[in-house]
Amino acid sequence: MTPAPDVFAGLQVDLSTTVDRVAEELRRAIFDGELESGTALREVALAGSLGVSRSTVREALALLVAEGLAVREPNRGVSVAIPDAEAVSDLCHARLVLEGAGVRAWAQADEAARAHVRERLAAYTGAVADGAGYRELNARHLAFHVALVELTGSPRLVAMQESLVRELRLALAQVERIRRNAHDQADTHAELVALLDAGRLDDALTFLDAHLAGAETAILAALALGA
Amino acid sequence: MTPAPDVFAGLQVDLSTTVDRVAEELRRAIFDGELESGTALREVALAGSLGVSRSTVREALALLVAEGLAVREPNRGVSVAIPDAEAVSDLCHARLVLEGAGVRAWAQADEAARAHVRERLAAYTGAVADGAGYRELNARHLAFHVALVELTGSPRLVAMQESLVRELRLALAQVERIRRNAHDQADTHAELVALLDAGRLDDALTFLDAHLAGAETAILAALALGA
DNA sequence: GATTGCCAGATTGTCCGACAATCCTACAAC
DNA sequence: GTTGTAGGATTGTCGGACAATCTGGCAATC
Repeated sequence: MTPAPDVFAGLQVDLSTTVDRVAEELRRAIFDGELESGTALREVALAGSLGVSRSTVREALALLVAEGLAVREPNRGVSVAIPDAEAVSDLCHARLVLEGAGVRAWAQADEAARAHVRERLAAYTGAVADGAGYRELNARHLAFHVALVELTGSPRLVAMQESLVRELRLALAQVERIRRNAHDQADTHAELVALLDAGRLDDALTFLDAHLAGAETAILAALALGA
Repeated sequence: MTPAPDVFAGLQVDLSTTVDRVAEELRRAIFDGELESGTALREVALAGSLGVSRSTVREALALLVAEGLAVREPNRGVSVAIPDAEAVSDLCHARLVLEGAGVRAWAQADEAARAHVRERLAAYTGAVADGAGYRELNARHLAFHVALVELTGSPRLVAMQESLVRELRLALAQVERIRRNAHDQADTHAELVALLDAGRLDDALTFLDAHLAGAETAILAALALGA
């Protein structure tokens, strides 16, 4: 065995397959609002547009379906998922469970995880201060909430949260296709972290509960407007 | 539009595709221990054995990978996932979060959900009394724990729990391949439900915590023996 | 008029065959 | 002991093919 030199850290090569890149492009198009929810994703058309084979498109579509970003109706094809009120409500409910677990774990959490939460908060507030676009704000905002779940130290819980956030981004894309409200909630999140730093976990939990409930009603209202 | 007669309730037809059936067969083989963890799932070999095309096998394998039952190494193929100690620990940690949320929701839960928990418990204890095989006991046992998460009323949390349970079944299959310990924990679970019925939620939570911690150490010990 | 039967087009589900790129192993060469 | 090379095995991707199914329209029927 080679005596493992650490000199090669930081080196990496793109191992992504064509299927991955197709799936990533579809995700981007969905999140950017280019693909309205409900749009039928025809295999031959996509294969033609993207310059890849139908088999490749099919595998990519299977990925999206597994992620919940698209739904497959047997013998009828795949279409971009339509986030209804019930789905949004469920998403926020599930988020409260996962993020609540992260908040509860604040004290026992790894110091690196706590630092990461603060970093994500700073990145979010910084983006707000810089007047970033609503897409970047969304990304920073949701990244912060993922960092909360990372406090649990559980890869699987984090993966679940990322899945929830993906679906939420789909819903947000539909909302923002109508009206682009660059919601500035940076102060709210700073307050949450302040509560955590002060060790007031119970207050932080109720605060998070209220925050998510507010987000739910806001999204539902926006969705109702669009429908 | 036809005046929608409800006469056709209870009618259903199998819409499953070949890919679904292949995936289901692979799952069965994994859970039944026929496919040891780490086994390479070669596409051509599977296609030949199952009498289907390689494309179909590839799609089925993609499903298993998405479920976490198998892992894909780029350009190297798919193999049955190997549940290491870290994974088992994480699984139990994540389960505590989800099932804990269910227990916390006991009071506000739908009465049907509470009844379902009791049903699953009865099915489990009944299976124990009938001297059922260890596979059926596992299924009943884990079904009970899924019912706990159903108390939250959140389809997404339930889906996550089912995903965790699938991975756990994989780990259990490896353990039981070595020594078939038909663990009778029916009494423990009955006690948990008794605490819930008595409204002692905090006690139920600590009880669940201890139960899952015990399960974790038991599985880890069995895994260590096998390795 | 509402229902049914039928037909053509579009799309999916599945199969087959092919080929380059990559990986693995072994073995030769330095 | 490292490097180079050759061969076989496997994956990743492609293109074409075909039956089964869905969709919509239109004729036939009661």
